[in-house]
Formats: sequence, C-alpha cells, structure tokens
Amino acid sequence: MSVRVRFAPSPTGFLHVGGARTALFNWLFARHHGGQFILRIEDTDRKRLVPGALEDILDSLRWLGLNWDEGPEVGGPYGPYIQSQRLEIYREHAHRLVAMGHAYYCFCSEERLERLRREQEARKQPTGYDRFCRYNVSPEEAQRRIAAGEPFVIRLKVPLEGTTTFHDLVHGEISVQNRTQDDFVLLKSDGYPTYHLANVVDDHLMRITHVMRADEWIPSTPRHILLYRAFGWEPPQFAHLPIILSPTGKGKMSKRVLQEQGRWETAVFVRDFREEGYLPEALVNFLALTGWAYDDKTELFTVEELIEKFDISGINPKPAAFNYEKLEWMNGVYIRRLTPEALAERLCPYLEDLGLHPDLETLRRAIPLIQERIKTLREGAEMLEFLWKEDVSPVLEDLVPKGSAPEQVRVWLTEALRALEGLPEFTHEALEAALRGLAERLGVKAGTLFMAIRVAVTGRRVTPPLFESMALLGRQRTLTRLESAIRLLEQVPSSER
RNA sequence: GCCCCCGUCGUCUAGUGGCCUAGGACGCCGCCCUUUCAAGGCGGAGAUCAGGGGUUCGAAUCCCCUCGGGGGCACCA
Repeated sequence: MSVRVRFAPSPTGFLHVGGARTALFNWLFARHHGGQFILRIEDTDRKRLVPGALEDILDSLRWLGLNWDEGPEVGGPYGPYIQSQRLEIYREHAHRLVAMGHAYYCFCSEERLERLRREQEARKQPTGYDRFCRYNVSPEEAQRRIAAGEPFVIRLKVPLEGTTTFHDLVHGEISVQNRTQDDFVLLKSDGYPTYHLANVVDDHLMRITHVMRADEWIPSTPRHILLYRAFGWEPPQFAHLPIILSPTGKGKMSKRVLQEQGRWETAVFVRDFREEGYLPEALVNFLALTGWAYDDKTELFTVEELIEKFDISGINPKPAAFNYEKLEWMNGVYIRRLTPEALAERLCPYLEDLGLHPDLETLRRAIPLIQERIKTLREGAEMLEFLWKEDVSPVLEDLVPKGSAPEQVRVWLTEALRALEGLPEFTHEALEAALRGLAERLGVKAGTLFMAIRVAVTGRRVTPPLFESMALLGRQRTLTRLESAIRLLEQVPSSER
C-alpha cells in the first residue's frame, strides 16, 4: 500500500516553524516512499479563525518548497480538503455511531458541565463528563427532545474498563487506562465536529497511512484509537513529533517567550524568517536537523539528500531548543554556495524593501564583495545600501576614530579628496596605492585612515572592502560624500575640535 | 489533583551491552591571515551520559526508584 500522509493545520494563525517542521517531516516521509502528501485545513473552530492565516500557511509551505499532492487549490480524489466544506460527512458519521450504539446524544448544558468541573476540582478529583445522559436519557426520550428542537451534542461511549494501547513510531508503546478517559464530544451543538471526530473520519476517508503530528496529541491518541474501533476501522500508524522549544530550552517558541527571556531573536513564523533573509533551502535543512539526525557527521543536506535519507527511526523523542546561531551559520553556508547570479537575484527583493532601485550591472559586480561576509539576505541588502542611497549620512562618532580629533580627520579627508580628484584611473589598485601613500605621508596608520574614509563614503563601519566599494561607487559620488563628511566636521564647534 | 511524555558538552546531536579515557556540528576562547566585517586555516576549553540503586565479567546503552523539565485533562485545535 502506498504511503499517504497529511499536514492538517488550523487557520488560526501564521505558519509557525514548529508547524513547518511537522509539515516537512510528513513531506519528506511521503517523498521518500514515493507516496502522497496531503494538505487538509482543519477550520472547524469558527471562533478562532484568523483572516489571512490560510493564505499565509499556503504561501509559507510553497516558499519552503513543500508541495502537496492533494489539498486546497490542487484538489484530489478525496476532497474537499477543507473541513468546513465537509460538515455533512461528519454529521452523518456521528449519527451513524449513535445508531451503532457507540455514541449517544447529550443534552447537558454548558452551565451544568461548568458546575461539574468546578466541583471536581474542589474535591481534587479528575475532571471529566460524568456520563449523565449516557445513563439517564433513553433513545426514545432523546429523539423526542431533538424533535422538540433542544440543542444537543453527540458523545462517544468510552469503554469503562480496559486499556488502550498503541505503538508510536517515535515513542514506542504507549498505553492509557480507559477509565481515565471521559465520554468526549464528537459533534458540537452547532453541528460542527470536534477535532477528534473530523480528524479520524478524514484520516480514514482520505486513506491516511501514517499520522505524524505534534507531541501534544499523544494524550488524545487513545481516544482516536477508540473512535477507529467504534467505526470498525483500522487505525493508521502514529508518530508523535517532539515540540520545538525556545533557544534556552525553556518554554515554547513564541514571540512572547522570546521577549520574556530577553532574547535578540524575534522570528517564530515562517514569514519572519523569510523577511529576515533566510533561504528556504537553509531553513529546510536546519528544520530537518532539529529533532532528526542522519548520522554523527552530516549536517548539510540538499532536499534530494534529505528525501533519500529521511527516516522516522532517526527522529529524537526529546524536545529540541531552537538554535538560531546555527541557523544563521547554515544560512551563510547556503549563501556562499549560491552562484553570484542567483545571489543577485535573491537580493533584489530585499534591496527593494529598503526603497532602493539597484542597477543590475553594479549589483552584479558587488556580489563577490559581500557573498562571503553575510549571513542573511537582509544583511546583504543593508551592506550594499550605500551604492544606491542618495545620502549616506554618517554620524560624527563613527567618523572620528577613538583617540583622534575631528579637526585631524577633517584634514585627512581633505587630503584624501585632493589625492582622489587627480587620480588618472578610479580603480581598486589605483585607489589603494594612492590612499596607502597618503597614510604614510600623513603619518597615520592605514587602518585608521581607511576607517574614516569608509564611514564618510558608506555611512557605516562595517562594509565590503573599501577600495572596491569606492571604485563601484564611482569617482563623482565618492568625492561628493567626502565633501559632505568634511562639511560635517567643519560644523563641529571649535572647542571640540 | 489526575494522566502521559522527555532527560548525553551552553545548544543541535552520534551512540541500541565491550570499538566510549563518549565522536561531530553551532556557539565560545586563542593564534594565523587582514583596510572594517566576514570567510578561511590551525589549536583549545566544554558532558563524572539528571541522581541513586540493581542486572552483568562489562552499562550512556537493560530493570527499578527518585529528582528535574514538558505536555494533556474544553461543545480549541
């Protein structure tokens, strides 16, 4: 039988890296086995729907390269793939379970359930439904009350004894006593299914063979097994993935936790990583490695290699902290491996985000200057910003090296200006020769002089190599920038010179 | 409170009874290169395998207990 797996997000927020990793593992597993990867949208909670979330999930998945064989926009033989469009199916299945004697109608009000829970908590007893309607409402009475328009839910008759056991592909044998499970709701009073019902019905109808999902579902898996049995269906295989923790290993990967821990990182959604200039292939490689390992040395994998090597047995059951530094390093590696043309192309959107309109020729020549010194595309765009910016507006404290006076720097820059004006050729070699000579004549350390010029010309202390940068900028703009830096220094009150 | 899961360097991990005086990677430190920042090269620190008991000739690996961390207990997913 062919492998069929699914990723089933709820459109209640943007796609989180944790969700992305779940999707990735499912996708890799499907591709490895030549099976199908299905995308199903679980939007049965109408109160928590977030506008734009579905689009973000689809976009993020596509950006990562995780294409789906069946699902929204592509269709498939078991559709529709959006649960809100399958309501009739769940309703029919829930009622069928009642007819089979495995489920029952419950008319308990929310107030009664709330009171019940409070009492249980007060007595420090396990909370859960007390099965009132299972024992006290006959099928005939139930029919009468439904006909009279009374709201109801459908609950599963959970066996009172015995244990439910399943073999998890990551965690091994897991078993739970049935008496610790209450008669959970299958169909809500608004006619919508709960996650449990919709999930099981769809996984069965869509012929899902392996359910790979987040760890947090382990406690409800026995319920799902019970549901499969009630229907008389064969349950799929389960593999529960450990969650991704914040970099400290304490707390979830969320904006709030990151902030509370005083971290510099802020990205938690796939779109955040995209905005910061991470390459999708680097994120994929990194994500594959959090919670999974192939051997004791391989770290860099192409997608094809990942597909070839991926195996559930390599999944670590331990929750993993998200290591931003390693992701940065890996992104740098991927950037360095890009062809210059590819890097130029990928950089463009980030330059445009800075409000720049780069000319391709300059960009092409600038790439070799930054390729090995950036970790993200955004960083690359920022590093090249000076090439197209109208005014780089250096700040005084960057312009004046420690231990120097503004007046000194003014003299240096003026001398530099003079030297460059008459330069026959405005090339890297000519610039270097001229400015090294100048440093010597001035009796200044080359590095110190260069830093002042660097800041004057680019507005920053961290830049691509100076002479290449100036050559790229061109004589005219270089001189103009030196002039404005000199003017800035002239404005310093004489007492501070 | 009840139920479940997890526990090897700061972090990601290799390890499935002897090859482990525990290997790799990120990060960190030092040196080299160097016009800034990187990249690169070389070297280094860093884990009594959560703790305690067993089993065994032999345990990070098997068993038990304890501790610590996480998750679940909704007409949310």
